[in-house]
Amino acid sequence: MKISELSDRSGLTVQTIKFYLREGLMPKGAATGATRAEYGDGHLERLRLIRAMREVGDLPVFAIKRIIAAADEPEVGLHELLGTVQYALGPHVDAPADDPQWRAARADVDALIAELGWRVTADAPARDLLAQTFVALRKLGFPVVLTELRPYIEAAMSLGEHEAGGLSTDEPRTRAIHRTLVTTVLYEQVLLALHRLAREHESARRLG
Amino acid sequence: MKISELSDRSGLTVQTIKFYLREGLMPKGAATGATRAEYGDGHLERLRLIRAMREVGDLPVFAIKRIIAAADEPEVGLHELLGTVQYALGPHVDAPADDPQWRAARADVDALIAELGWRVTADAPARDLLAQTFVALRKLGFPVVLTELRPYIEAAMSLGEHEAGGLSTDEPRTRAIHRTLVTTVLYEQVLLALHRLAREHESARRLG
DNA sequence: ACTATTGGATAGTGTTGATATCCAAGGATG
DNA sequence: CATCCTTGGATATCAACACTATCCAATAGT
Repeated sequence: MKISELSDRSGLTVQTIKFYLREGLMPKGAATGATRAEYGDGHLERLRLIRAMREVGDLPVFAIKRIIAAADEPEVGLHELLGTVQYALGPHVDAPADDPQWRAARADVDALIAELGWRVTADAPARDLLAQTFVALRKLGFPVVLTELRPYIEAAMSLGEHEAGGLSTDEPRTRAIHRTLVTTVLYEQVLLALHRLAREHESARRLG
Repeated sequence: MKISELSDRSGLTVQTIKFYLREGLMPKGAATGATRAEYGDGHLERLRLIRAMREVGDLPVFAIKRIIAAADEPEVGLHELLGTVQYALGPHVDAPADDPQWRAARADVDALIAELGWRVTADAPARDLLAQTFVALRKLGFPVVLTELRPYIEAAMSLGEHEAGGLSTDEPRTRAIHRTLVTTVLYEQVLLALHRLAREHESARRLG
């Protein structure tokens, strides 16, 4: 199909598609002349994926590029892909290595993960994300205690198990890759939304 | 204290504090002369809150301003405050009212909330957030089925109950307000981080 | 032949969240 | 009391990000 058709079907402007091509988020169309190129269904699918990650997942273009590069790599396994995606999700918090509060929080996070017996790489950004919240919570006078954390841990474990279960089927590789990306990026938003809705509901029930 | 001291103690530059003052995130210090003003502990506390919402919650300055304005209002109740915070959290997705896919997804969301018996205002942004993910999931060929949603709903309900329980104590109003903000903004990140960690763990356990 | 579209390149826009600079006035210090 | 430092206040500038606009020459379609 022509780029204008790709634009119509994807809901993105031609300019934006050109921009994504320039940024290397997609391969160029097959040139059929100096001023013509042919795009296929793969391009459309790719644009849908990019759009979902941008608009729903709110990922920066650069992160999407890295994710797509990993997903296109034929040798990469699903677990490795998940790592790449989570790393791209960030946040890449600039950890002040000299701040004692930060070091303490980070140590607490590492200890917690060890205690739970979780197999998580040492440089997983989620460790920093959690440590960052611990620091902020403490600075605001809300010390982080395990009993307060427990419900979150249990919810996380339960969801983690459920999501990992969805991967064990033997679907085609492309599909499995898409499922990994979708689960990681989109279902995170689903959880976010449902959590907020449930919170409003409970608040209304008790205070409204 | 002087603004330079406030800067030292908050970890923000004088420039940034001035910027926040300009933006109306904080009242000005009490002027003790044409070129001097005195800041109190309230200012420091306020800056810590702003910093947590900006750096951990990744909220835009404008959203923080609205949240703080609501929190400063003496008449506003905790449930009302929660609504304001959630509204400020967004995302303010520009819903294309004419898109049939969108309408269908939004109807599904409304039906789900009704079926669950949740008391959630009709204009809660989380409804749109959820609908948005439904649209994206469907476009990518991952239809949203209730069985897939169930674990997320249960996790959300369980956390919602837990969090609402923390509000029923009779602490001082300022503290309760802070607790509402902190729970909403910071524990959301805690859940996010733990979810990612659990996901990586389960993935490692089965595929690693 | 003529109009519209394309690929490719380059430049510009709008938003956000700071930073930088400047100035005059007012303390603080020796 | 002279000199330097800091402050408030205003204005300007910057950097990142994700587009968006414009231009051009070469076609493709009619």
